[in-house]
Amino acid sequence: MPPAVPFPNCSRVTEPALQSPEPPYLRALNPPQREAVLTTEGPLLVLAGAGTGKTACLTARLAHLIWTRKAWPSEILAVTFTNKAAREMKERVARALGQDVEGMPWLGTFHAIGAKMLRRHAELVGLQSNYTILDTDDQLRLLKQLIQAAEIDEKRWPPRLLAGLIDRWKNGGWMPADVTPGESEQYANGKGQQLYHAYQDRLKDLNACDFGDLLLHMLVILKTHRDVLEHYQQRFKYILVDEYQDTNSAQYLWLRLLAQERKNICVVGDDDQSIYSWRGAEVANILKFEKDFPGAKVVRLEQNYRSTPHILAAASGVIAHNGGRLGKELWTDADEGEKVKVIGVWDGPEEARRVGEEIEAFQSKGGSLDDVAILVRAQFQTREFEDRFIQIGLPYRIIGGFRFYERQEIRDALAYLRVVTQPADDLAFERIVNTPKRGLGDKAMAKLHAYARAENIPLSLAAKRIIDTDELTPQARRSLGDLVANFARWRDTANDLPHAELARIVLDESGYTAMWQADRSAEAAGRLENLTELARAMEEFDTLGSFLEHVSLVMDNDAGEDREHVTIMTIHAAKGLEFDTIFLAGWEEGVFPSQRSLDEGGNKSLEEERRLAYVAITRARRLAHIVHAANRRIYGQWTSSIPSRFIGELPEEHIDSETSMTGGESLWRANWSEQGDPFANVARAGGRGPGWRRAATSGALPKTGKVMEARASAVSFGAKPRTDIALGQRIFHEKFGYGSVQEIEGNKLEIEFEKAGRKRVLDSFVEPA
DNA sequence: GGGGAGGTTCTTTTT
DNA sequence: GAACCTCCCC
Repeated sequence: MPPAVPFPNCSRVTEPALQSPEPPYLRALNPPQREAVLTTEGPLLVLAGAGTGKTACLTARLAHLIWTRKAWPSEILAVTFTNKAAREMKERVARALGQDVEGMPWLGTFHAIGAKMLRRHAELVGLQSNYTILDTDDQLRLLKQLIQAAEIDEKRWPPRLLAGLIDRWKNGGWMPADVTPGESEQYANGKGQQLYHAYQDRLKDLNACDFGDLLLHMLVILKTHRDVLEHYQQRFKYILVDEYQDTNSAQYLWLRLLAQERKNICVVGDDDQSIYSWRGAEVANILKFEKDFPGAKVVRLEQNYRSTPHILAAASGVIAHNGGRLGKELWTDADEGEKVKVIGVWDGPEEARRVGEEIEAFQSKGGSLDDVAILVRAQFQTREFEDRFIQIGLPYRIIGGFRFYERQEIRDALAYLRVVTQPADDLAFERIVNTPKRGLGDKAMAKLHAYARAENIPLSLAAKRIIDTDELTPQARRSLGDLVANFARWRDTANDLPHAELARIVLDESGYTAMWQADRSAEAAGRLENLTELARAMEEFDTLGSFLEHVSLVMDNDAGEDREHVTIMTIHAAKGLEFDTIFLAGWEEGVFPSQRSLDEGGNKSLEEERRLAYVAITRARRLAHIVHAANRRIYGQWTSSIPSRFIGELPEEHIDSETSMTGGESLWRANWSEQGDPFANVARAGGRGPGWRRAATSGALPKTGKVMEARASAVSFGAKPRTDIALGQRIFHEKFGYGSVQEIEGNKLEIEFEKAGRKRVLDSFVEPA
């Protein structure tokens, strides 16, 4: 019988302390978990290994704070890494307390919380509280414009690069003025800082923020406005941070400011599961927590409730190769179970075939497909499985790819609504001005832009004025006039109509729906469905503004649970999840660990890849399979590869190896040993950079182990350097005619053509003359 | 202003 | 290999 509800906004408040010495949320906890819950005062670091009941513990802690009346729900700041985690936590706290937790306004992601705070203080950074949150797409288009305006060659200096840098700077908590010359140098010979500055100015004009700004603006406000800082310091009696190893510097600075006063900050995380450094996460944050918050207590959760001993031992064996860990020793009292299966196959298609067979066998023994997941390092690996599973009719679902709000039709629809609510939103206006086609192409837009710039007004206002001039061609003028009139009408009705209704009207009258109805491509029907779904989703929100924020910040495409299916996803996406049976595919050097990661980040990246391996293995409850293929087609080229070094790091006594190659393992091994110097071809094969040589010379590649004798080998026989082409040779190219080879770089040739001049071409396009 | 042909580039991804 | 982008031609 649950005790009386202690929820503060409930009228029948009883004295919880007298009720029961053992509230229900504590009952299922082990001693360290209990300690993590009961240590409410002062800084606390909870090191929670994979599968150690972290969420249960966090939930109990929240429940405890509320139950014992140490804080009202509105006085707790609880930050999670994803919206999904936030949602889950809300539900679980509600369940623990037996009541809805509407009263937890400050439970959410950093970004959602930042956005909420910023709405209140927007004017302090020159924004209005109804600012727009830009997605990556808008952001790139904006940067592109600025790059063009600065007359920078966008081929040499792609907008993506600048976006990445700005993102990094924002993650680090840097305003434009804080960008060091060295950093600024990273883009267009030192123009990085200047462009960052221009970008921020432009955002202000547009009354817009990118994701990074949600954190950065609030950080600036907290730093420069004592009263605001003190307000929040007072308000948040307790601070709770999940996945602390994934926080970036800006978030860290935030927390430090907010926790300064009361110091009741509890962070939970696992340094071994830090896999997001590429997007600004600083493992250092968790490693130095005890220094940052003197007197911090550390609690380790090490009892694993998820996996078998073999699986745990395999994962521990791999992660033990990393240095600088805080150190945890996971243990379990579960039954031994089966060893981890390491399976070698000939190539990618066979990998998919083999995994398919294993899954069918599992299914015929009564297993449910919902309990099976295939985890891959990179998205491209999912294709092979998709092809195969379609062929054999095995239900599957691929997680990842586009989220709902990233789809073209959703962005278009939202752009219409944005222009209705925010006429100054130039990015949205540009997006839809000629979608559907209205005969307003580059020429008309160039004139409109020029006009807007000259008058220093937003595009939609410029449009309204320019149609009274004779700047545009009559056709463009009429077309733009219609659009302007439409928007005026929609704005008029906006306040009188439910916004879902408004959305339907706008999409209809603009011709947008008709555009997809006329489209006979395969996706068109799905897009129309998505639009309907969008309007339906809007009905749940009070204001259009709150809906727009929801969409850009929170919404994900959890297409409702359908029938049983196998899940295919990246390891990153699998973090925090668990499955009875998992298949870890593509454990080959170059794929996993990813070649690019090694080339760019050296040993630091290798360790992150290893943490990824650790995360991958620990997703399994009962059965883990690790698969590696000897050959794989990468970027359309057949590439042969050796098993991942991580396979060599698995403790022998916890794995079963087998290879399905004809002639067995020995033949396979012999096959690769014959290659002689395995790196002889590597440099010329293209795409195999310094990482390979580093790996070979540093001895980082595995030398021992059953299948390890294969030795390093990365012969790319699809693009093997052509033996029939040499420097200085005369060749023929279909399009450019005759020429002579000046340089050979992998499969690219630099050729001095007799008629066409000097050009770089792919060797597959030329033949000896 | 739109369609077609070449050339280029391929991680991880939440907010 | 394939998606994406740009450029060029109609």
